[in-house]
Amino acid sequence: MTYADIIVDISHEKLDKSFQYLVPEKLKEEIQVGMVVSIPFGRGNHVRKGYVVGISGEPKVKGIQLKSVAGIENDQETTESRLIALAGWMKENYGSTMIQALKTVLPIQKKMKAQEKRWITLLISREDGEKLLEELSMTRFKARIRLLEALLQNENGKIETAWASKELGTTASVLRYFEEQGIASVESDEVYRNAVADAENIPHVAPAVLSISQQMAVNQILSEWEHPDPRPVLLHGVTGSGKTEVYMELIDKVIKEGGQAIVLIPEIALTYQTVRRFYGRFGDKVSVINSRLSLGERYDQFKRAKQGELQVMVGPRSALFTPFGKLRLIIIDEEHESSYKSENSPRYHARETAIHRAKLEGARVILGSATPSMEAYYRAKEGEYVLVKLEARFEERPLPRVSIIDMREQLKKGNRLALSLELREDLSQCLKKGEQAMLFLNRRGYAGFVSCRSCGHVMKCPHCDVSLSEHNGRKLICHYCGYETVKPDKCPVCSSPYIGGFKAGTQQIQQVVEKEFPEARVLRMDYDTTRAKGSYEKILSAFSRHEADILIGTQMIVKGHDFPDVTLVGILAADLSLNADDYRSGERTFQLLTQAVGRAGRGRKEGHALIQTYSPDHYSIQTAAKQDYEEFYQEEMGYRLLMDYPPAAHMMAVLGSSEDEKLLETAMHYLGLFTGKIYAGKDLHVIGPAPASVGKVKDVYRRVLYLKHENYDLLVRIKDRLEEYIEINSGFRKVNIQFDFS
DNA sequence: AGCACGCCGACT
DNA sequence: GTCGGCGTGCTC
Repeated sequence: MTYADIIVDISHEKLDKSFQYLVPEKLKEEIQVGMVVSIPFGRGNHVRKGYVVGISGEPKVKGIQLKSVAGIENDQETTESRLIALAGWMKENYGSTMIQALKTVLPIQKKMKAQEKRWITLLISREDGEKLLEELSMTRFKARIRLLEALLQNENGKIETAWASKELGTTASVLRYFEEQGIASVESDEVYRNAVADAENIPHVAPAVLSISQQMAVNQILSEWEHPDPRPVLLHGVTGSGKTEVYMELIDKVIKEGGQAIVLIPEIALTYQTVRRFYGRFGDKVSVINSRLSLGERYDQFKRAKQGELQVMVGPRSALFTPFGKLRLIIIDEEHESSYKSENSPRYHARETAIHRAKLEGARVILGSATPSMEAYYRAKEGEYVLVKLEARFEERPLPRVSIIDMREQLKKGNRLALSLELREDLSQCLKKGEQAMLFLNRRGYAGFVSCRSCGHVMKCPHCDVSLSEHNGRKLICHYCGYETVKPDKCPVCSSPYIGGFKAGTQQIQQVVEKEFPEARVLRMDYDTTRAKGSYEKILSAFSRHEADILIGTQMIVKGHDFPDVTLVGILAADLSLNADDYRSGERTFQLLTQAVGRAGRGRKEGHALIQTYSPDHYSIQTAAKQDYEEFYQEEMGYRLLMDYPPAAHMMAVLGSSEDEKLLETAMHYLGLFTGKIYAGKDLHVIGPAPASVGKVKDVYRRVLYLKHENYDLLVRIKDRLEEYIEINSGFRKVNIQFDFS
């Protein structure tokens, strides 16, 4: 007998498991994983759509009369079915439900038309409207009168079409009349616009002549592609080395072969510029998806892709699931960016998932970065990926001069401000010359570490070698293993009383700068000032037009835009990211500092960067100042090997959350115990459970258990066992458990 | 999501 | 005594 595991529909989360059906004799040969089938379901045996996620010869449930598959909805192996197979892989490897995996992979199309709101907007002035209403009131056109009255009564002169047709009986002919006469317009939601913004104004750009190093990189990649099973390529190119040109050359090749390409970019921040470049080169073969598109638009882009209208899709993480039929290339730009890791279940990483999708569909993968992630560089060194270097900087511009400022000295000099004396001096020079400066405050991952302002000592966990985080001002806690200690009132190394939390915000910096340089024009860019739509672009373009002299901001300012007049970059608190309570803090710091330093001197004038820190000897800071990736990698890898952190080993986080703190605590405790029962080998490190970095969000408590082992598959097997354990134990009913692999 | 079962209030 | 409210739980 043949049995099929089937997921019923995917729009309802509650049907969050697969159901087994009998496969009738006549469908036995035909049925495959990934197919869409029709099945009778529920008491009424309503026929519904289902996705085949597995086929087996054994019934998995006893004592239940199985129903039979009614028929196959689409029979050929389609783009959709390959994506469903990818979802199956994601479910297995990242630990999520099949529904969640399918939902991330397949565009949901349900009732798209109904969800799209359309608005009727009054175009004429209110007086003209009143006049027209008077004229109309003499006529027999009652529906037009009702609509016009409603529009005039509404203070914005704007009503929804759905409401109008229901309440006023407005018909299409009435709307047509209003549009023809120019009385009102009918438009979809304000978010609705062309996927490629401003497309008609993007001029066509002929392919640039590649530099020698670019051409060499292209050749190296093409020679790897000669192999029957090409490996992923890691393109390591310094900022400004022209990686995009290399991408475009390769995409061009792929398009000419009749293939399709996906280009992943980190976040919306860069989308506009990048899309313009791709659109300029390849025209309307290119489309984009991003979070600003409406659901309907997003679906439209995917539909166009599926129909073969598009050749290139540019977008963030989710663009990876573009339903291309002849996918031949996936490019992941700025591969090291954390936005490639999903925060929701399945917590997949775009890099690994892209490589798997490429394997399923016969495509190649290119990972590009100026500061590759430890994982990618490690795999390249191991020969799993091909390492291609792109050395030369565009027009041979020199790297900026970098100084490291030891902030411990500032205290001795009597300076307690967040700006060092050196930085203030350089700022005033810079302003005098009429050049621009950027001040960068790195708050990423900041969770409140405690350090000594006199000697720079940072309180760290003795077991995990990550920074301890301050809790309620009294105790220090490790977010990996749960180690706790009392917050000291003097430095354990130098006995200085100046030990405490690190306090610095963009607003305070702005106040200091404005007080110090009253004549300078200052712009601030952080979460607060960019909340409004479009403000992000507005601030950056104002700064690039030199409408301000100093730009103060968080990590947002180190990306995107080129500012040719910027000659000074000040990194105010390199330590904020360096001492984050995370084993990746050194890597993040190196990446951010390298990027920030690279902002200085992008134009003709020489650039200068200042890094303020309490840990001037730390390798992340030293190597970033030298812009020496290789040296950084060696140092960081030493730490990862010593502590068994990825990529030296694999790590699985078991994330638990619940509104009931006590229940969560016991549940996580038992998970830890059970893990020991599943695998007793000494080589498995079980750490915690400890309160999560963000211990409590909206009254939901969070705890984490970490497992470290060299073998990834072993962790996946442990995950499967834990899932079973959670499923049978009623104690977990009010506890949410997620898995996170790294 | 559907659909049935089920346990309380106002009706012929 | 019955009709029907929608709360809860199951669907291979």
